Amino acid sequence: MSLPHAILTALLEKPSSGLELTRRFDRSIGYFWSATHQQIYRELGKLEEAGLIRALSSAQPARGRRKEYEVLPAGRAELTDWVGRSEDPKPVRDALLLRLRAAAVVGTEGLEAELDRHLDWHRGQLAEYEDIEKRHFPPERDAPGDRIRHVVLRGGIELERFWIGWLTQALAEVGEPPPAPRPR
Amino acid sequence: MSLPHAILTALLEKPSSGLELTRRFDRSIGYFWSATHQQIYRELGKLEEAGLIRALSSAQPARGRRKEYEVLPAGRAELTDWVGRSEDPKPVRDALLLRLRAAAVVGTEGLEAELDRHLDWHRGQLAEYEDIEKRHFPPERDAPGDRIRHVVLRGGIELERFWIGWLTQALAEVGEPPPAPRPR
DNA sequence: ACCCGTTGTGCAACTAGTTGCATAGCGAGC
DNA sequence: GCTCGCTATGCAACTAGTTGCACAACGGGT
Repeated sequence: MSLPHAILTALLEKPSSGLELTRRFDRSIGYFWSATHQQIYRELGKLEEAGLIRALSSAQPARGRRKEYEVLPAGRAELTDWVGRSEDPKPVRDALLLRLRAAAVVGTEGLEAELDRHLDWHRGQLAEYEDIEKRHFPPERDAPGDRIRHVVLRGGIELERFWIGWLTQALAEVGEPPPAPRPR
Repeated sequence: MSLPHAILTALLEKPSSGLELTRRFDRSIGYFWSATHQQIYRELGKLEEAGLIRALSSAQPARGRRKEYEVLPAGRAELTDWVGRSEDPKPVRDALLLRLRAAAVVGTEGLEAELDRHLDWHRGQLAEYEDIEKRHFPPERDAPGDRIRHVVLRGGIELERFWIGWLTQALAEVGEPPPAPRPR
């Protein structure tokens, strides 16, 4: 149940249309909570119906017509409330760790390429985050809200570093031939 | 599409009934790919129908009767194939990072407790993994398949360490009062 | 003989996310 | 003034995962 809150957050930062939101999800918010345009349009409809946001200006709502939304006080209240709510951590589901576990049973054939691919991807992602950090958070300049945003970004950065480190270890095990059998 | 492969892996390690699988998912495999008993029973049905696994022995299949499954050659082949297949990394969805981002906009009220709770949980998980490591992977004793399994476990361990480190940082930002306004 | 808790399997209905496609409006090029 | 491509919104059908509950078998205990 986080998508509506992701959208409220994005809309508070800047009122937007569905497509704009989609694009912003592809960059910033989507790094931590991705969503397709479909999900976003549907959720915008629900949020509007629930009275948490409203469409701005443009009189005739028509199909191909751009619609901007802004957050209503009720929406802000809901988001504020949600921030303090407690929610159990969702169970982990990581396909790559699972795959490696399967490889422990049926052999690692073909796995190296996949690990390489992921390593590349995470390196790319890390570079992107570090770039954002350089541009948005130069040293010693964080305003109150920015300090929090900076922590979030550091989370992303450290997560990518974790993956890079782990994938490197995993590749060492997978790439390497099995150890010579010990004399018995 | 990883659940069937998780089940195949588990069944290759040891033929089991649905409930047994459920319990094993709660311990080992489920650390990386969790599943409820519902999902498991449904998937077992599909896998059997697809001819990848089969029920052992017990003649009359009846409702409240225990059914053990084992993997057929086709199932092993499918799993072997899957290990080498490439799959795009699934988009990240992390509620906690999102929540902190929302807090940057509407304030961090009530968030500290939640971060504490998560910190506790991750510390517990880390302790559990470290315990497993001690019991299952004593130094210098890894058989071929075990080396891979050990890498997977180390992934879990390092991931928990990442969260613990990050949550500690986040708590420092959230707990601390906002910095005194600089003189202007 | 019967009840009762535990073990084990399963259906049904729901929520969230994905994929593929339809369709309206809008401006530029010819 | 018509067509084409881009922007923008949206429906419908599907897949995966969750939740709540039903019900059969089995092994005591009384």
